Amino acid sequence: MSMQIKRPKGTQDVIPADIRKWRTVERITSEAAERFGFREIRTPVFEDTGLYVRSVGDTSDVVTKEMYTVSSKGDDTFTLRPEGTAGVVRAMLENGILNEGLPQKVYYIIPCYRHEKPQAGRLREFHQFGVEMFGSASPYADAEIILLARSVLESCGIGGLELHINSIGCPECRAKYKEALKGYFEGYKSELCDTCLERLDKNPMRILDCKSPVCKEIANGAPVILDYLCDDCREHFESLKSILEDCGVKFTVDPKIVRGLDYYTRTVFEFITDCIGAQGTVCGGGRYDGLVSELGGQKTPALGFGMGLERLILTMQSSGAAFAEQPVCDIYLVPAGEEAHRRCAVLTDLLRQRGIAAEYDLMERGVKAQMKYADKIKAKYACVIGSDELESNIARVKNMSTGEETAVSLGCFADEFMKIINSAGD
RNA sequence: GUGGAUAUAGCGUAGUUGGUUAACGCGUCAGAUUGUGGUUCUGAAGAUCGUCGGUUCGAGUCCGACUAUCCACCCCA
Repeated sequence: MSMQIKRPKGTQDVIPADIRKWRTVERITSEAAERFGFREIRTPVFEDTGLYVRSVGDTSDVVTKEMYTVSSKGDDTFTLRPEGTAGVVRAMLENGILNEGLPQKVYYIIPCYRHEKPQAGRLREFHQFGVEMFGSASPYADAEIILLARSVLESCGIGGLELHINSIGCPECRAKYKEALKGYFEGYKSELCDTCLERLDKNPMRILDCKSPVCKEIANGAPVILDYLCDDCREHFESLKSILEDCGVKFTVDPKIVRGLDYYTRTVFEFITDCIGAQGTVCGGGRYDGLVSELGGQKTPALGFGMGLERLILTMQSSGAAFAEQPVCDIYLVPAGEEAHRRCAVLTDLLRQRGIAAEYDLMERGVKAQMKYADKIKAKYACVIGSDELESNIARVKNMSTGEETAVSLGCFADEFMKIINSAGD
């Protein structure tokens, strides 16, 4: 016997027993998005590596150490998508969709791949529900996607998540802020942790959300981005906050949230839960006004969010959310004997052609065992067909929950069975 | 990449200070008078105790290495 091959680290099988959870979140997210006027878009699982380097940022962790990159024939290298935004922006440009009138609003449900060490709520293959909106610079657009995220979370029965928002400004005010920040942290060079020392040059903003107690303490006294925003950025942020308040959205302004994807500008936000472990960000997103032009399009304001479906499901489970039941078998045919078996094959097929979920024995089991099986799969009705029934051309359909039996002619089985279902009210 | 924990049948667990055929629950399968489920009862199948090596007369039980999984750091969804 050879060694069993196991699934790759950080991946999950969605087995039949779990599929309803996925169907539920897929339905809730797509319905909410469509209610908000977003249309679905599907893009390739792999893209030219350069797309991610240019969009996510060549110093970001995602690009520098988490991408699955393969070389194809020739010099091309492709990368399994680590996030959804870049591919969507590329597709919007490549298909000229931004010329069809603005705003353009799209959503997607996709697998993403990052080579990280797995832990609770963090996988190498994970799934995101994401939305992107193009063309609006208005704070109403920021509010709309936050409201969409909230709507999804509420529909999932987990409306109480904490919403943290921040503005990281435009490139102009962020540059000034970074200088101020650098100046501040230079004074604490001897105390910062090693990783933060590295960050000091490349991306000082990342020091703000360092978890090391010392860095945290130092960061508490650091200059705050909100004090460095230019007039436009500040006004944008103030407007967003008042729109959210008008809509009854509770939020916390958290100057420490800094997103790890380089393309963000102005508004950034996260929905956070504390009941699924350390990886509590269920939804994260923001504005990326510079990305479309960075990828070769006309300067177009844009924004969006990603929502981790595995984390969403974990959160729903921890809050005891109910998932819709799986479809059941309408009728299970129980053949007794070879000839009956052949007849059941035909009858089952006829029933199915009428849209009825019908099954019959495939295991060559006895009548009793078949009845047990019918019960196990929660068949609504069962019907034994043997030599007596074949001879009289009449079988008795049994309601499995009431035990009530109804005579049905084998000649027009599907018709008569449908009458039984209809009169039962379901 | 760095730490910590865990590793016994399909799943969940027990296994005492190392001592004969590794236990229990759930699940699966089969029976409880010949063609009718859910409850109950009986029985059966199913584990080279993660892998390799070491200590020992003897190891699921002790030691080491490896592997895998989980959790945390990092990062993010």
